[in-house]
Amino acid sequence: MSLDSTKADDIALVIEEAIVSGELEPGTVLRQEHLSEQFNVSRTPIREALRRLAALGLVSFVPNRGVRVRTISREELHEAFMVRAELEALATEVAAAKIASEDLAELEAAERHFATISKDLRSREPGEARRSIMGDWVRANHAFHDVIYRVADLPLVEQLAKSARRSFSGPAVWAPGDHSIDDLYAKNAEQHRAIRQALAAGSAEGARALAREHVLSSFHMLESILEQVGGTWPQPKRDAAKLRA
Amino acid sequence: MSLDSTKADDIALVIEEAIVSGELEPGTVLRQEHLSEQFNVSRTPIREALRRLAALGLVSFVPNRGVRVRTISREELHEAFMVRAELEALATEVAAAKIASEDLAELEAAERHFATISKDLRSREPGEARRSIMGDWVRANHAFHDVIYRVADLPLVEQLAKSARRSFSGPAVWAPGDHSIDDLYAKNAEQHRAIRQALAAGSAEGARALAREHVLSSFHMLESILEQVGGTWPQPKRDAAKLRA
DNA sequence: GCGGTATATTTCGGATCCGAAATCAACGAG
DNA sequence: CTCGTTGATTTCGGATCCGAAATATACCGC
Repeated sequence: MSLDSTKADDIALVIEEAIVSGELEPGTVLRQEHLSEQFNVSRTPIREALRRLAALGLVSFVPNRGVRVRTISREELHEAFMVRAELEALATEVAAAKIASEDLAELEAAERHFATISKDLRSREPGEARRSIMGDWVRANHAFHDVIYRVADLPLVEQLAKSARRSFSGPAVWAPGDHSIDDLYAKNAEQHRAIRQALAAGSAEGARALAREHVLSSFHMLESILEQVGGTWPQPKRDAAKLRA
Repeated sequence: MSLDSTKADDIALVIEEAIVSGELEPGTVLRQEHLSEQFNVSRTPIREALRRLAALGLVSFVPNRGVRVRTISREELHEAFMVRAELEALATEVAAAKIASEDLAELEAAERHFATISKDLRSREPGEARRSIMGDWVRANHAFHDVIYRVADLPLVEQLAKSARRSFSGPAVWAPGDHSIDDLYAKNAEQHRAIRQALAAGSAEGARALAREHVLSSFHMLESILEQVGGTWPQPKRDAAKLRA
């Protein structure tokens, strides 16, 4: 496909994107032959791509049976957020010592953009009207944090943290059925502001603590949403029988 | 090989072990055909194993050129230890709330075992006499921490932390040429004791802070060793030319 | 009808084969 | 002598093929 990359890599990225975007629901069985004709390649690069995804933990691999998109339990989700909280705290602490005025400007822009979308979001009625911009909201959120990662310049931390934030299927679940969590959207935006100001003040310890709390509060926000919707989340394991446990 | 596992998985584990043990030095080029005749299989499972290792970050993959055992820079090593420090701190904090008396007993046994080996180590002259028990020392150290992981019961944290501690080639580099870091061995053992006591006291915050400092001080210990030996560590990239940068 | 066995079908893991990219070697022009 | 070009060799990525494992279906005795 593109210059210098194998089909296996390209395909792995496409499938990965499909998984994290929620297009492929957790529990879905991935058949090698189906994928091979879908991408117009043989099964060889498909298998290599699936190996990669398995190593990344995005799919579970059962010898001689097949692969399934990983379902995530409440405990695993919690753990992923705890890990992200620690890593984000570390990155933010390190960023505090390195951040330049241009970075702060960029961070503020990202913060404003996120605040705007959050406001827009709260002004809409729950349902499809919200769901349609949920993707933008998630992206704007990530954009803010990505500035910090770039400044911190810790590739491993960034990689692991992003992997942790991929562990649940993004935008699909962030849109609840009523207004009950509107204030949490607002809170999120406020936290971004606080983090930026701590960075601007050069307070490494303060920025660190704020970043940690921010991620953990995001988890509680997500948790309350999922409790409401009620089990969008252990996922009934459709056709789990086909791949007997 | 063993019941229910593919050759690709088995081979990946063998190669992984060879890498983390230092048997395969960083920079080594891995040829598919060579490995295939070494394991008496075709290149297909070899490639899948290499994909897995690439996803885990143990080897670097360059399309159409080959794979090399990952060399790790000083910055990357530092980052790996920072990540481990955060994750270990988290696991230890969580463990503080869950730990039972049996666990404390086991932890104390692991601590004593480690202290014994450390003492033995310090009583020996640098060189082969030390190098021969360095593996035991590393294993005893890991054993102590593994008790904490088990108690914390955070599989993802455990997996990531262990992956981070694999990022440099274990026992091979921990043995310096003189007595200059003997006190650091002792310090390490003391820190284990402090962590255990904090856990026994039920102090989550204290245990957390101690665990973090412990890992970071291990890094400084390693750093001083490597500075001495002088460049055991960026690894001259032997036959780097063959795989031109 | 019901449970268990035998057979067919699906799907996977691994081996072999082939074209393409990259490296290496010989060569020749400046 | 150096540098770029061209052809041979190595090594890789991907396609195809085959045997084995697992699942689904058909059959048969009870």
